[in-house]
Amino acid sequence: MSPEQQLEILAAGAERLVSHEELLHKLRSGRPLRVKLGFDPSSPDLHLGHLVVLDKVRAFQDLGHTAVIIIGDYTARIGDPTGRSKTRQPLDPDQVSANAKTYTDQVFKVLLPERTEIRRNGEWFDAFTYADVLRLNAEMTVARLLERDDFRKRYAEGAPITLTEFQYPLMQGHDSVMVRADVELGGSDQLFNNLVGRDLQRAAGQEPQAVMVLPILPGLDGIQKMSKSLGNYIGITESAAEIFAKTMSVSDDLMGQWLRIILRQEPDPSRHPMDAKKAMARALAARFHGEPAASAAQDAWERQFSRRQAPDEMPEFPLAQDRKLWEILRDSGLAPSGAEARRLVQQGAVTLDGERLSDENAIIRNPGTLKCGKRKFLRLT
RNA sequence: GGGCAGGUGCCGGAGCGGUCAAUCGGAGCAGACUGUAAAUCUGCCGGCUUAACGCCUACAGUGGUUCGAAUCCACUCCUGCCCA
Repeated sequence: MSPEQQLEILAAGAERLVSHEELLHKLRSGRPLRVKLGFDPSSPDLHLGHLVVLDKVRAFQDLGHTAVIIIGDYTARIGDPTGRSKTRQPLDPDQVSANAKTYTDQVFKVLLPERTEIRRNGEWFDAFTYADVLRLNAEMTVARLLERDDFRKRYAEGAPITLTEFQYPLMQGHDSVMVRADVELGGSDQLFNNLVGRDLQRAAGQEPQAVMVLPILPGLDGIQKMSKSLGNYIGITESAAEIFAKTMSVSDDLMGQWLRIILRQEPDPSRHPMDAKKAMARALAARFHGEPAASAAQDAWERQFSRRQAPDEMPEFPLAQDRKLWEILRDSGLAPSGAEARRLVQQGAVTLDGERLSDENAIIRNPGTLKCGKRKFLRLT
């Protein structure tokens, strides 16, 4: 395939590419390009948000190029003291390697193993000295770092920014130098960091990498980006039923964005939104579980929500003597605490075989199907 | 190093000696409506239990004043701004 044709395929769906000319130039060399993608092993499970960029890496692979996956294990061990993400704790080496393993297992659901190189940035940062850090820092200025949108905003708001955070762009950029990346991919929030890689490569006498950023996929809430820590995600290892059901609960507006970003389709305004959503949910479920499983997931969903029937499969809970309703809810996990269980009953969320239960202290003696809220079921045995 | 302003529940942000588990907004949960959509309305929204306005834990930390503190005092830690 001609370099021009390759470029057309590769640039499709990209939010930004720096630059078309440079990438074309690299493609014309005829050699397999080294396509870098970094990831943070503090949360290994992949979700639909990762898919956007992974699909693009795969597109490169399909054209014969090599994926270079960087696992930021060094970074993860240090932790991130960012004021606004205090949740990011340093991980111990065992956790990091366990996460990395999970990640690579999942990544090969999308990528071709024979054209993938997996690297840890600890390979080079473990041996870094303070002098090396200083040399790296000399390549960057504070003014440049403050160009980055979130730094600029936080600085203006008087929010804390640690010097450690300022190191991340440099570290990522150094990764590019070490693996001699030809292209770096990422979400659009990575644009700045990836561009730093170009500067560092240039300083190291390498040809700067091309940078391609892809749209960020909004999460289930439709507002924030899909991320595991926000809990607004659909994991690629989730069951077909879960993928289908979660997709169906997404707003119409968000559906349009997902269609464009993940499936690269334009929403069809003539179609009923629910049908369009079912088609999308089915496509996503089929992607990881195959068409038969996706079809079954749709049937189950329609039975449960359109016809409001109980699902075939649900957790079971053995009845013991003198079990009060609220205790069953708490102990089975349908409610996180006793207080919450009582609240749910008082608000009319709980039914047994279709009959609403209003007394949270009722003793339950007979088996049946307990339903709590819209989607939680329990078979009492 | 000096001066000033701050640190409150998932987030934002009130409270400034009792009636504060803490106003309000957002998020979340539940109910109604529905296409498990959106919008809207209603309720809930720390935990435990003999459910009782009972108990425990909570307003950065530690001590103190007080019958009583998120609220006052001291010290410590953390953040921002200004000066050096």
